[in-house]
Amino acid sequence: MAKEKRVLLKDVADSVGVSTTLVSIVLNGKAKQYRIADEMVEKVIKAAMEMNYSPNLIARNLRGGKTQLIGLIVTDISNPFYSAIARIVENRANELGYTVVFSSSDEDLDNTKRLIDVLLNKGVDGLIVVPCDGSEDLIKSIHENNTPLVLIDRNFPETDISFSCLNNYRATELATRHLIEQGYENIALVGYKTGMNHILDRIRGYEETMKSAGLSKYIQVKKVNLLNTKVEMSNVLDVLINKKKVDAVIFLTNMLAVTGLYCLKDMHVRIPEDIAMVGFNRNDVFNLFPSTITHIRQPLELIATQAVNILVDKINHSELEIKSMSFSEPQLIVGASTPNKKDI
Amino acid sequence: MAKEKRVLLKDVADSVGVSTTLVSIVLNGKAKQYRIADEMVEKVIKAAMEMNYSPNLIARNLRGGKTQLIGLIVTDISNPFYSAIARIVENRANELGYTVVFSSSDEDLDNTKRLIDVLLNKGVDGLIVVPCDGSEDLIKSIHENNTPLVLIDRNFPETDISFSCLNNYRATELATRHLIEQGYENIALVGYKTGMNHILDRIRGYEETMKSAGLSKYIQVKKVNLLNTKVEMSNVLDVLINKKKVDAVIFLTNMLAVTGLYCLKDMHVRIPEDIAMVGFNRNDVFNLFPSTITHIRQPLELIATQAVNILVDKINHSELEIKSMSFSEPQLIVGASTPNKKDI
DNA sequence: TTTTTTTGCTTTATCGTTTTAGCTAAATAC
DNA sequence: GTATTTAGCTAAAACGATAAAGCAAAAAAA
Repeated sequence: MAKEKRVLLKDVADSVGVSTTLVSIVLNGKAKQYRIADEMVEKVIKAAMEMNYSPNLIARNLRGGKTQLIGLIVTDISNPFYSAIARIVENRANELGYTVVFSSSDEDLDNTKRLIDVLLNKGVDGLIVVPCDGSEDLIKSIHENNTPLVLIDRNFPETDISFSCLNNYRATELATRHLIEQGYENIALVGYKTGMNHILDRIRGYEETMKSAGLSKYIQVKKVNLLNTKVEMSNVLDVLINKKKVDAVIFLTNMLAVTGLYCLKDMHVRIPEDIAMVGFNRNDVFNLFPSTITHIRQPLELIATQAVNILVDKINHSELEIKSMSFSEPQLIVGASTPNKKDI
Repeated sequence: MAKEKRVLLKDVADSVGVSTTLVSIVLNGKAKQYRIADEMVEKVIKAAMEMNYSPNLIARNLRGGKTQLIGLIVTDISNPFYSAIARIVENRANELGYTVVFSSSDEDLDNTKRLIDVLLNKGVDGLIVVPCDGSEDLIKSIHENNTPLVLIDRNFPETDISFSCLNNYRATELATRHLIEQGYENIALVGYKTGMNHILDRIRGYEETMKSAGLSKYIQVKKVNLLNTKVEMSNVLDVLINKKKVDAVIFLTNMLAVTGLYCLKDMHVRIPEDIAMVGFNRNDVFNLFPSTITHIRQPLELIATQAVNILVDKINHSELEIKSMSFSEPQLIVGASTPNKKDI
């Protein structure tokens, strides 16, 4: 099977009997600007269509310096949260004529550095990055190098790097307020150890809402380790439930909520009879569990679409150094895990 | 912050005071072949390192070289099964010096066609594809065009296109035999409508195992539609349980199993008291449900790694037209959803 | 000493586009 | 009737690398 030769600009040009330049001009819609005769434009377009010509992007990109490639660095593409984002990024990018290259950093700084290097080397036109703990300087240096860059899910508020993420403060504010309104008071929070802003904001949202409701004395923020999550979670929950006698728990991520559910099940703690809970992000688990789980929903569609929009805008106007900030509003999905306390 | 200009071959050449050709030769490890002096080789390499040179892949590719880019087309990257595969593909590809570009076909032929076109246009060195229903001719034409290509998860047995997938026949054979050994007889199967080989093989595995156990009369294959799954699933399960009085159900995909669980929960059908079930692939849900679910585990790591290995081999030896077939063996994970029938 | 071979490098062409500058013939102005 | 403008197109350069062919100087052979 011989490799079918691709139809080149030259082939179209030869078939019409004109120069490649003319064909290029016509197909790029610059006929008017170069005052090409109307009949000629028609002839060329017809020939190109008939021969099924499509430009070699590599050649085009070599000339123009653009690849129409977007690099997406998440912490782990196999994490459903990030694969959902990836899908939306892909869709929006395709709409805008881009293709997505992805990589997983595993929350590791060195990996992130290496991956960014590789992607820039491949000539991506811009990057969408979920930055990991400690990557602020690295990300800043990339940004200062004028590489179009947008952070997603997490951000560095002290820098002028554009981002698209959840209004994290509002998320836990919503969750905490809901619990308080349902009559809970001894409400604890389970997060994980990190200096990243998205988690800190969520913690602030909880703390400040508790304070302003006069529940300061109940504020309890527990942080589990991301590695040994299951064991640590068991210990934390044991303390919260058996020693601190908490009413309700808010889990700061989907993974923490799911792990929490596993542990509670093992501990034979019933939801909501023994404890109320609020999770983060949707998960099949939340609906299958004996009682559906109240949770914070992130508008992924909006977050991811905005990230691409901002990035492509940056790519097309690299001369402007604008910081775009997109905070998407969270939604509280009320399930059976947070009934009014007097109904239990 | 001015954009740092990329270091070009010419820059390195100028700094050493030689031609670009020489630098290219040296950096491509062809110094011996072109009998370049050893000291010169050293000087050039040192300069390239110091200047942090890395070749422009677009230019290299245009010249006929390679992009070190692999295209991955799955049906939906946000499907956890495929995002898990994507992650492993990414890891293995990175190990071999490749970067992955991904796209989702949504099980649609036209999308697949378009995506393949786009990816080839971007100059990917090869493709890993989850083919959709009806894509055989398209895929064959790509293959015959000498584009390195490997199918994953599904395959076309009648063609000489390489693939890496599960031994699907064995999967349902395992599941069916397990149920029979546990004392079940009236065992039904729920799949979905498709002409794709992986599902047909799974159906065959079930049917033939039932036959050889003398249970032909119980063979029941139900097919739900992929679009209106939930409603159809409810109807199908209603018929199977209330009319056909089945003992056990095997669900042919993860999605079907999860949907099945939702429906059974809504119908207040208990597992395993009212019906036994076997699912496909791991899912958080399987462990959180009141009783853990027996399921077929696919060795994703192996399947995905093999796909990359085969592809890269093809890329490096495009002159050889070898059909590589990798069937990975399924594993049966026994949970509480299939107890011995006399123990219920 | 002269010719041949080998060494070590460079020049030039090429990949398929886009862009810049330029060229010819017709139309208009003077 | 000559000069200038305009319309309609083309030739050539460029993007950054690689591959083929070529060429001078040094070394070896005659």
